[in-house]
Amino acid sequence: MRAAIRAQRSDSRLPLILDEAARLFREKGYHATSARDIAAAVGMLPGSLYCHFASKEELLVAVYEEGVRRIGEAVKAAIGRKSDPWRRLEAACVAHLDVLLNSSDYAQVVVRVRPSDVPKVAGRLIGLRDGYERLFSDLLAPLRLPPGTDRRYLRLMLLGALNWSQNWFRPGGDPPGRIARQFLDLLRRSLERLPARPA
Amino acid sequence: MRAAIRAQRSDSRLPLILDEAARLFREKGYHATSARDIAAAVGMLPGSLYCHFASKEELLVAVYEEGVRRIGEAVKAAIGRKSDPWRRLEAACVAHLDVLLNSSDYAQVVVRVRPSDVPKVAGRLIGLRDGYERLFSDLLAPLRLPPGTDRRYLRLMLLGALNWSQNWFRPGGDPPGRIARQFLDLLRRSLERLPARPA
Amino acid sequence: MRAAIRAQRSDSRLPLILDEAARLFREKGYHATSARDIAAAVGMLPGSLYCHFASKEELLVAVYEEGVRRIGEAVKAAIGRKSDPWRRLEAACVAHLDVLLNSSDYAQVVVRVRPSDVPKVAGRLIGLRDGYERLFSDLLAPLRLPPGTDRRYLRLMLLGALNWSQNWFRPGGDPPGRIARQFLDLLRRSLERLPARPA
Amino acid sequence: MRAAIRAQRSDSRLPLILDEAARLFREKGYHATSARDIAAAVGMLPGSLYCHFASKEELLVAVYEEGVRRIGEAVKAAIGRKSDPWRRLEAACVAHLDVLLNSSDYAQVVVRVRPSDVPKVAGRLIGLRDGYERLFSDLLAPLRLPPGTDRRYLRLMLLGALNWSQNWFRPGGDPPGRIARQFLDLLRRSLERLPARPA
DNA sequence: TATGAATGAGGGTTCATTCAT
DNA sequence: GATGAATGAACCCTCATTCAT
Repeated sequence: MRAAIRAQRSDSRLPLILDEAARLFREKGYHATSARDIAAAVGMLPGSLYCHFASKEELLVAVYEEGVRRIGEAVKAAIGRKSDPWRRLEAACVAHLDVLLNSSDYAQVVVRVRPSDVPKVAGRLIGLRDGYERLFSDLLAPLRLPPGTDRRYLRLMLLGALNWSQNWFRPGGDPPGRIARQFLDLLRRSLERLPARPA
Repeated sequence: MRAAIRAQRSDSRLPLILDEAARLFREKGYHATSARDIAAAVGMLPGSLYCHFASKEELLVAVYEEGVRRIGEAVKAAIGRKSDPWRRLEAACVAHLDVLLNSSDYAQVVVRVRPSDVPKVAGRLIGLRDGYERLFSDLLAPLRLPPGTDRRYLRLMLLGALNWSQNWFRPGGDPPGRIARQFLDLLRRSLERLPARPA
Repeated sequence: MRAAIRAQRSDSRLPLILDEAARLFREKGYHATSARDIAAAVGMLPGSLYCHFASKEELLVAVYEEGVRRIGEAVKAAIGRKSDPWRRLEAACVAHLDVLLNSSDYAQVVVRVRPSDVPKVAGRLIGLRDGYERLFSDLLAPLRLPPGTDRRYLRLMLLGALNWSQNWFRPGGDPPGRIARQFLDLLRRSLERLPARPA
Repeated sequence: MRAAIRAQRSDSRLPLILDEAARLFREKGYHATSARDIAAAVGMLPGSLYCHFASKEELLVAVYEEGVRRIGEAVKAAIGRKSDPWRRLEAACVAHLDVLLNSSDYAQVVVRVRPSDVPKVAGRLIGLRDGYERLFSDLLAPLRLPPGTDRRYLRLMLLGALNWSQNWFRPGGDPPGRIARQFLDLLRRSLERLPARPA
């Protein structure tokens, strides 16, 4: 009994705050989400948020960090022990898009909230994003590509197209995994000289 | 639009309002730009804005409209009388990206401001974007592509990568035209079976 | 009729805001007076104050300025065309203390609110005070004093004693004029070698 | 007070709390110092302060008490076994000003914080001040003064000038002892009929 | 004693907008 | 068209304080 009570107490509500903040930031954006909204969603008073975060911006940073972490984990898990470079990249893209469109509010915040919209912490947000993108650089490195192919643009194109899909994706259409594969195929066919997959 | 035309004839300050609003929305985003900011930039009082616009949202819509118009015009002008489908597409991508990264605050607003951040007019903003994207559908239609190629994903990938470049582009690196061509080439080589261009 | 309406409009409520701010700052001090208090006293909403003042600190500065101005005017008016240096000083002390204890909320704020309690504008407040005190320097200059008398300490002692009286003065006891004369006499007798006045 | 004594015996952090509170109240004033500030300075959490004090006001009262005690002790120590009334008064003024400007945060709080800024305990603060000032009354009583001299105004003038010096004193100029003597001399010369001291 | 999380009220300030002039 | 003052709501955040642990 006492343990249960203590659990209620000591089981901090910080994760809950993060969850709700992530959800709201994803739904409405950073500026359109007020500290009151978040507090209300958690069931506390607005001022109580500041037991856990020094400012709304810091709360965003925390969500961002968690978002980047989750995308990274999802991608790493998807790659698993695969060894073929193209297979690894495909698995990464599928996982990236799945987590981005489907399964994680945190991840969506990373793509939805522009660092430059929150100047005070823009630098940190960009740093977090960059950290993640290095993972993709690593995935592209072992690909055998036609001479003259710029891997940097390949990465920017792929990630750009994937991330931008947040702007047009609607559940009910093609699932994220299929979208990711379609994008990758458009590049791969040319770069690998494969015939088009059957739709 | 009609108002803007009339304004240019008279000495109205409406175009100035639009210019400054576009600049500020691009720099700081919609929510981080206040009506005060815009009014101050124009040199009027906040209330005076409402002689020209019914609301801040309507002002955004007007900027958006002008942005879409400008991108469209730039692209159409770039296509000119070219007839080769790939050349037309390349010219379009170059013009699109140039206007997006370089030359027009209006155009940048179209990509920077998410419709879903401004729910009251989100539908209209999306409509405006879609209108423009149809132009790209038209450009893709005449391309001869390998069988099984989904033109829709081709468009989404290309425009997504181009638009997302706003997130990482920094003046001083490759110019927009080169970026656009790089992206297009990554797709074209596969789809056209061309050898890689020399970097 | 129209004039009356316009009067109500254009007769700005700014002086009223200053009056109420002065009253409240004097009664409760700067920090214990909220912007809401002032707005309520004036009969407007808290935000409306910011049509007239950029911040609560600026409002304090404005009150301070007016306070210094009023003390100065009262003192100058009291000096009038008197020519005897001691008479001039006495008139100044009496006027200073009268305005300070009796007749002006503005003046009381100048003595009540410590510049160092409001760091952002402390320098300006101190500057305003200093400006006024120069007037006393001018009054002391023409006094014939025993050799070796430091006029600066004379000024500091006199003004210090006068200003501090705000801490113990209670209406109903000796009136400010009498207090001022008592203080001055304590100094004057020594410096002028006059016999003590009869109480 | 009793708490403070007990604290010194044990290893309580109460004296530390008082020290830091005194320092902060002196530096920033009562209202501009938050319970958080004090707790942070001591290295505890805000809530922990309430193990030692029932409220912020009570903490102020405790600091005030200690301040009055310290001024009193300093003055009494300075008087020592002197017997000449003017010498005793001079020693008292010097000690009073030294402790007030130089050596004790506690003492400075007594002069810096206006009782009327803290209505709930204003009466007690005033009582504490008054208690101390009685000590000065006692010092003035044995002075031989010209007939008609009002000792009450003499005390108010002297203490007023001394206390107000907190408003203009800056370390680096004349030391407190010299200031005190200057003030006293301005009165004494007249009342004792002495020639001016050489500066 | 001290903690850490929470409270509830209120802080100063900004917001988009209105409207008589 | 533009002004200037005002609105009413909402903003983020801080306050002193509480209390189970």
